[in-house]
Amino acid sequence: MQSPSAGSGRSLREIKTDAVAASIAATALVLFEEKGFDRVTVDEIASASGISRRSFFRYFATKEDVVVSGHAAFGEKIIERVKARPADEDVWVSLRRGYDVLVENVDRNPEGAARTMRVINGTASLRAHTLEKHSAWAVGLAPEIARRLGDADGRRLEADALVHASFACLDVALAHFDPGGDASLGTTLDAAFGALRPERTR
Amino acid sequence: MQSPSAGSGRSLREIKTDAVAASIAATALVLFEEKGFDRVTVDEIASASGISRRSFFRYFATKEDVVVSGHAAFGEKIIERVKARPADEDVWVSLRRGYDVLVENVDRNPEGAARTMRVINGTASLRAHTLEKHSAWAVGLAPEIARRLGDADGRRLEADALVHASFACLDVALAHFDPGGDASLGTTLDAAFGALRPERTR
DNA sequence: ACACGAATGGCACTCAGTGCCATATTCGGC
DNA sequence: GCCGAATATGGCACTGAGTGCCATTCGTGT
Repeated sequence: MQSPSAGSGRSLREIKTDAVAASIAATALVLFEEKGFDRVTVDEIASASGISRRSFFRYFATKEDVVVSGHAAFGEKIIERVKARPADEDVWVSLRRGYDVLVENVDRNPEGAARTMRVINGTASLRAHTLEKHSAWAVGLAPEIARRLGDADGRRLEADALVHASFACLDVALAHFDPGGDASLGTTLDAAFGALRPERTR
Repeated sequence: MQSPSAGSGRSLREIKTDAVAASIAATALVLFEEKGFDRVTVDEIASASGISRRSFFRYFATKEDVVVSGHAAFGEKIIERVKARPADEDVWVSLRRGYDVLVENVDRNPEGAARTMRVINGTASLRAHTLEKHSAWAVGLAPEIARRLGDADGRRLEADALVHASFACLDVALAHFDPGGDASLGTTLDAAFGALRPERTR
């Protein structure tokens, strides 16, 4: 078979694999919400998903990845968004706009996002994992911000501070955000960024 | 025996226990630097320390705690320092001064701090653990900052953003800090805080 | 029908962490 | 100095995450 239907870049196998992974993740998330992340064993998830324990670890490298792996791609997307902002824009604004990727995603599927956030916020190791991932994204994002600041040597630390602080705002906004309430995540994020607005970011 | 020598609050047993724990930690840290954190098993640490595996877990709840537990008390100390600052001081300055506890500790024992930082920065799970701990400290510190901002409801998110951002500055400063170099951690921290200085923090 | 590669399942293994119990060590009072 | 009680230690067996290896099965193209 070649090009199933006007070939999207992915083969049939990949599509099926992704679908299975999504199904496992959905099953697991329900269990995590019921019993708590670390009172659910991989064996339970596997049998509830109709696969073997060994196969589970072929879809997800770790139990944490079931919850977190869906967010892996966002790092790159945020960087792309920031790079696409006008070169003379205030970097604090550019950073804020980068996170619109996440805001859109949450707005698109509020219940799912809320469920995931509940599980993450209720589990120390998942919170830690998330923070570390954000920190890693920050490292990737910092060079772009340094470039916009002029890239003088003294600006590297400044760029790092701005980027990490912006992720701190994101984490605060995610913690304050009430998925059932009337305020969008975007509004909460605006408030966090506004609270911190640095004196000179150009 | 009562009051060994003008009794400090701790019994002989406690003193010995702390000494043993410190000895285990020192031994373990050397191994971690040689082979990398996750290529050292608890069995190795235990036998290198002359204790049983089971006893190791009586001194440290987890393998990570060998590296991290020494920092546990700093959260409270930072909060104390901030509370001791003048009530009308700019909160951004108060936060910066709170971290002097850590600066003093690093300055007091630069080689040990450097060794610990190398191990932490070289291990993802330890980085994650550290960030989560900082985040937990931030939660404890936020009410004090909110109080200083006036404690109006709208200020809670502002306080959270400021506190988390200040920890972001700390993490950035720790990452940039060169223990062998001429700049003190305090100077690096000043630079990070200066880079971010928010517009209005009173 | 057949062959080939990928997906799956089963098994045994390492390692972190825990509960339980038996033993040794230390501390208190006498 | 002696003894009972608390405490520290070690050994053992267990759970659960994660991995390597191998046999089997499934999907696909010829």
